Amino acid sequence: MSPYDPSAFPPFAVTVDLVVLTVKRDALCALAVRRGEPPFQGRWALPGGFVRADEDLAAAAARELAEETGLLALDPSGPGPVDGGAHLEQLATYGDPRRDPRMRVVSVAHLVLAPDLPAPRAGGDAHSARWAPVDALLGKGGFGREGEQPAPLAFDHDRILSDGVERARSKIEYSSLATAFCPPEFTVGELRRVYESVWGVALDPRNFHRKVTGTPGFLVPTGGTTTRQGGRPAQLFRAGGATLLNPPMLRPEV
Amino acid sequence: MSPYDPSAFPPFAVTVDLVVLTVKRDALCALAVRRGEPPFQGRWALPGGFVRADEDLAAAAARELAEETGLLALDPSGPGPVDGGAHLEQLATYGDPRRDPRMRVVSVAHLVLAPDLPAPRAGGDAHSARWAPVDALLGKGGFGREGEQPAPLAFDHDRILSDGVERARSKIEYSSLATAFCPPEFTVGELRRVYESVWGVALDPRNFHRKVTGTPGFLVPTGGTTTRQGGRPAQLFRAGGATLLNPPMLRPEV
DNA sequence: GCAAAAGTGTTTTGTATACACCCATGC
DNA sequence: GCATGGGTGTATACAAAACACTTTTGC
Repeated sequence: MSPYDPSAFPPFAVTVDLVVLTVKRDALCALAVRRGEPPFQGRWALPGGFVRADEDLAAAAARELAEETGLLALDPSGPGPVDGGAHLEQLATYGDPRRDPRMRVVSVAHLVLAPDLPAPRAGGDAHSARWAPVDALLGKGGFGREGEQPAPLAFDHDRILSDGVERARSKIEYSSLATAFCPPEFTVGELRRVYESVWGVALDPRNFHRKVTGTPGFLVPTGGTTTRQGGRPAQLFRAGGATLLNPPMLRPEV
Repeated sequence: MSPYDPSAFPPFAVTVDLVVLTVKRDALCALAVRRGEPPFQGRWALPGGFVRADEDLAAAAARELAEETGLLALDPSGPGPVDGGAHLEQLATYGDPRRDPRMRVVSVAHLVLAPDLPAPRAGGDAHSARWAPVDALLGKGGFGREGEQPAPLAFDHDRILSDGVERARSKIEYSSLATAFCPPEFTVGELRRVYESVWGVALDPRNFHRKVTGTPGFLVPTGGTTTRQGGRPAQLFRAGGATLLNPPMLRPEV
């Protein structure tokens, strides 16, 4: 069997799907789009699309992200979150032969962490898009009327979303990735509320403050202060160059 | 553009590549096969092959593993390493448009951790296969005569191997995966030498012993003892049900 | 003044480290 | 006996948890 013979291997369609996470009103939210055509017409799904013939996987993910949200993604091989760009990384690949009833599709899922700024923008083939709390999308939290369960996401997107959320939850433990959920300048309290929202726990503000300000290279003060959260003015910080958090932030038992 | 139209999306070849790691003679080794045909003819590469038309990605990886080594892989959605089976998990997906000069190939790399038992067996299209220390394969350690660098692996396999090694090194910190490198029954000292070989560091035998035997569910004593390492007889253990190690094993600074 | 959030100090507790020391075997 | 690895005990250092307390704003 020569690999040059195109009949020697089966052709696949390759797509990218995006788990785009942000923190809105103290809840971890994901971007969902409503499907306008079969299969799963009318159901919510993760944004995504076909990889082009001469396009890298990460480039395809960044293109889809821009089409859906207008967000610019950073070079994923780069040093991490930077002002104005969302963090993008590859998550995992899903290739069950029956995950798409139409044909054999292998989807390379990517994870995006973005600050709260953007409003979803219907672009490309996304008829409508919205931010929804991940607990609601996954049928774990309150959703509309009591006891009511939302319809599962299209395809295997429940699984993909769940994997992406788990990745984000564990990765902020030992990296500075939580800053990707914050605006370019933020306070220690705002960063703490990110951790609390993503993990769904309460953290001690005093110990948290000591921890993040005491880790060299994690936060760099900008000199400014703000009172946008009320109370005493808080110092503003920018994300430092350190990407690894050692020792890690400990996630309390649930 | 309807997804039903096969001309609407570009066709890809999808392969699986395997990073198969084991510990031999106190060195972390990977399975390499010599390529018998162009491109990169005569160069070492990671084992792998095309995913079949109706085959799941993990099933393709397990099939390639069996073809190359005779090893049985466990269901990767299962609870982890079990007697007689190697650990298999998805690593990452590599899809640069120019990674294969012949055509557009997306490769879903998988990571396999296996005990030292098996001898490589040339099967399938692998003309010859061997275990080689990863440092030598990646041109980082001693390799033959002094100053001599090995040829890079074929395609982007240096990068894939490097990612797989990094994944294994970090994952044994917070999981019980290191037991996948051990035979079904092993001593604490043997497990310690696995950590030392994978990380390339020396660990305090006394503290290591306390750590692993004091973590509930990590190791379960079989009742037997052995003197195969010399010295005082050591208790034999089997891997316990616990897959997560909390608090984690700390990797000393290099 | 009062509420709210920021920030500092202190005490306690758990865990890692370093290392002294004993145990049980092969030769 | 002696070398070799297995296993236990203990003092020290360090970091997290818990919480009292002060600071600086808006209203």
